[in-house]
Amino acid sequence: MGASKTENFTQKQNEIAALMKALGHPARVAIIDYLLTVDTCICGDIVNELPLAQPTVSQHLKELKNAGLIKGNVEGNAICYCIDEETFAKFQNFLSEVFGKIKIQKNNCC
Amino acid sequence: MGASKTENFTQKQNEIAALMKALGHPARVAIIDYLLTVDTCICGDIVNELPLAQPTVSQHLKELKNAGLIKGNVEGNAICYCIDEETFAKFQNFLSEVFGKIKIQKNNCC
DNA sequence: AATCTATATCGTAATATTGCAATATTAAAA
DNA sequence: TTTTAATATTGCAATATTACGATATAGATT
Repeated sequence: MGASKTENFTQKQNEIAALMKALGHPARVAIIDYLLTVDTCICGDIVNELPLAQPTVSQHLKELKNAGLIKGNVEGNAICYCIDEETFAKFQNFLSEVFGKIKIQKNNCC
Repeated sequence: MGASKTENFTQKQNEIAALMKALGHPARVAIIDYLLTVDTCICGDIVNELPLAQPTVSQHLKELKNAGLIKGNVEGNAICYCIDEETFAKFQNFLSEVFGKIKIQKNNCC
């Protein structure tokens, strides 16, 4: 079909999947990368940092925003993009649960 | 187009994106969840745990396997699926780098 | 007001993903 | 050796994603 059957999974599973999916494209990883390396918000500079056309970058930014991973506030005629630390914290919690379980499992496996 | 322009991003960005993408579907999150809760390998039991038809589950398992997140060894007429701890460790390293940077950035932002 | 700059939206083509029925495969069990 | 059980593969339909040119929008600058 092409559409995920989200209704049959837990909310948590869907939330994790949505965050992972949002980061499941190198351009979006690169955007997060860049926001982290500059160590502050970016106002009007992201398009030049990526090997993609402006509408494509805009689309990727929109997806990151929808997933809650970044925030964008209008700043004059540019837009200031930031990491949304709250969502990342949530993501990190999900992940530490998962990675925690892996350690416990160690050597219990074939 | 529909195809990602992977050649224009770093290997690391592509690797992270591939791992994220593999976990970017609730069914695949559920599979990993299940492998973790049973706390050992699963031999012939995964299909019944998911609200999806057998070929669909098989396909999702294949994707997790391609991403290196799980391993499958033939065990009689069933197949034993396990978490691939090595890949998860790599993934965890990538992520701790990212999350580490976020902490440093804190309060540097608009 | 006209222009520039940054970003978003629309429309659309190419490709990928999701899901499943039907069928194949493979090894154990009868 | 026929049957059963578990899993994979094929083929296909529905939908989603990716990318970008063209165009729109909105605020700053001249």
